Amino acid sequence: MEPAAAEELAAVFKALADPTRVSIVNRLACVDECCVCDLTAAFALSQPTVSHHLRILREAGLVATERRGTWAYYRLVSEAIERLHDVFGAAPATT
Amino acid sequence: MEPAAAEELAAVFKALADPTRVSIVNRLACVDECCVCDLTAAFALSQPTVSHHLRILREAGLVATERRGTWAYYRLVSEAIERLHDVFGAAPATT
DNA sequence: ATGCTAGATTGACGAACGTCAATGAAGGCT
DNA sequence: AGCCTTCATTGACGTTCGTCAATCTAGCAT
Repeated sequence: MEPAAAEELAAVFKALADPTRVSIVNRLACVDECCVCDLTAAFALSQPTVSHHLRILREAGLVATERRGTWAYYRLVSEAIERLHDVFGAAPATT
Repeated sequence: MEPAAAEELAAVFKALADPTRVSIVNRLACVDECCVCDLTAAFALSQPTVSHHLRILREAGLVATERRGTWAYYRLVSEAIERLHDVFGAAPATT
């Protein structure tokens, strides 16, 4: 496995290495889309903290955002999830 | 998703949130088993650092160790890998 | 017993992380 | 214009992380 591939994978796992972010991803897998205020209400965390977690998930490519009026809607990037599914299911990478 | 489940998952991802540990896991997926000295030689890191990473993977349940004489052999815990495979492939957990 | 090799552990250091209070930016309402 | 709501950003804090040098433990060989 090439070092660059290991770093990319580790970056994605780092984005998932927090209970709040795991919960956000799981919630988005259920509701398909939701805005920041819903998450702020659900997690007993300050709004900046939730925004911070969403930024990390977004920069890892796990989540995408779209502004509609005042609200920002977040949604899972299913390709990224499928890629992770493959990582743990396919034959080990030999490069 | 229950908070405890999110924390357990996050703990596993945290164990994978480092390029060296991703490479170790990938290598173990290829060679099925190897000792610490092989990894120390392969990663240009000090032996204590490699030992530290292996401890983290072991405590996360991703890796198992077995001493045979002087050597300690590490191997993947395939059940843990399969569990991760399911996480990204199954329907979203609603509990 | 002595020495050597393979690993684990400890202690220390700088860097990165999670959190919040405060502030900023932008859209919708009256 | 003025205000309110939603979200992002900044700055600061304590904590955790990755790394190494130094040390310790344990098995093997002579």
